[in-house]
Amino acid sequence: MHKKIQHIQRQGGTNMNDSVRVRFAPSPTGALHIGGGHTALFNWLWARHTGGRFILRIEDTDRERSTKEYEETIMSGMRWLGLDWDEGPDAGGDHGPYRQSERLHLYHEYADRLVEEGKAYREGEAVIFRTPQGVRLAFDDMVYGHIEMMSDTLKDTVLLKSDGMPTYNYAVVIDDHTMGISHVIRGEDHISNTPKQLLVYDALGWEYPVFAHLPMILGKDKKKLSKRHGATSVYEYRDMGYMPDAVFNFLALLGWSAGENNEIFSRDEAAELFELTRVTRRAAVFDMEKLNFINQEHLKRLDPYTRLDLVEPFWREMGLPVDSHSREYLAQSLVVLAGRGQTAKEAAGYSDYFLTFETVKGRYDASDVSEEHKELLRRFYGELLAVPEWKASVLEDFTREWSARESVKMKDIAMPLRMGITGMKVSPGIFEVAEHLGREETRKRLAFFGFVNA
RNA sequence: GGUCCCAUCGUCCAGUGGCCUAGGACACAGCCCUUUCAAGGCUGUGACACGGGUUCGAAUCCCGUUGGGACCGCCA
Repeated sequence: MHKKIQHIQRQGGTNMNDSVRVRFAPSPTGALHIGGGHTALFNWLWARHTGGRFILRIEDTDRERSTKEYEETIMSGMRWLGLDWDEGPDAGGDHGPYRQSERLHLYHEYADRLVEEGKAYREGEAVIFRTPQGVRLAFDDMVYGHIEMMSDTLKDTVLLKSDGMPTYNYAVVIDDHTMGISHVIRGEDHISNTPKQLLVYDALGWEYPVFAHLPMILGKDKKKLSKRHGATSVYEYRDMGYMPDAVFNFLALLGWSAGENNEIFSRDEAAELFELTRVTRRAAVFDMEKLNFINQEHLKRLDPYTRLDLVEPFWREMGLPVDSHSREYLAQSLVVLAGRGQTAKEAAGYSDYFLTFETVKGRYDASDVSEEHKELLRRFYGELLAVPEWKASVLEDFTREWSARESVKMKDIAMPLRMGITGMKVSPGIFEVAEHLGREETRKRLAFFGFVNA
């Protein structure tokens, strides 16, 4: 049943084909969801891989729920993900208009024709398609292979609603055909709609486009992704500190693979390697842990200043004094932080002590250090703060020598240093942190806790 | 209920009849480094849903069972 037809496979090869035209056709009734982003992404990949065109079409025929604001939100969501389109409501193109509400004349024109030919009838204000019985409806899906069914279980379907608007299964056919769409790439939930659309293509005497359905994205409970599963709009991921490149990368991995040892890649790399015929058929579970990992990997690969651009908003959100430090200092803070933190937000939370001493005081009070221990610390830190060169390697060497000479455990003098300057029991190498903070700031912080003589 | 689709580690993928005592990644566990891990290095646990065929040989092909899912709107 899943055999892919040979000629389809050839069509799906790597040959550049500028006649490839694909579209993403969201209805502006909500923000861009993960599922929609996934579909848009695969269309984009196919267009970019083949050198074809990616078209954005707004399916705003639901007068009740469609809004211009949602249309804007969807477009900016796509821009955030880096999915640029070649034709669309804002971009123009010679197959417009790109909003269904502006293409009503087409739907009426063809509906009239179907009524005249007796293939549809009017009932009230609506136009209804007369479904022929005993017709074998078949198509070769580039992902799912050959699919067919008899028309007998299908009922007559509404083409034009009483309000004059077309229904989905009708408008999609008119638009895909008149816009010259070569490949219809959409979610698997549309497989059972396809035969109904085939009927319309047949009635109008039109060729079918190539169909390619994509596996669904499920929540952790293996149910269709919905609000119950937490964040579903792509914007929520941005606000949580995820990188668009990472969300893109993660989404591309749901139903496709670029090879066994190639899981972290850029948009361009994905576009180059993408193959529609290699898309998986099985529904995929959205795994936040994997997204976190992929995001962290992309974060690590960024140069410090770009990473700073991502982290900075979160520092501000936390109320930290970003503007009282230089860009160089802030970027270097992230270098010291190394790859720690899976999201920009997490990285921001891990590094607040570079920007202020206030948060440190808020979470540490040195009550875990005995007076006797403080005596020792005062003796040691006094010498440490006097090393000739304030450099991590020098500080570390000095500390090691001192601890060996005085028979003190490194832990006993390094941990209080960590707690005193970061307020955290986990941090990057503490001598690196001290170096970056600077001698005077380090002295100030240690003095606050009574670890050095003021 | 009808129609259609799906079925490899917990999760995402590789695998298209012999290179498979099934490979990679995430997660998990353990070990190492060590001043800490949230950074880095290493190792490990872990799956072909089940039953029949076809074949010298099946995770791969066929049939059935079971289990999931989608669609059956004047929503898209």
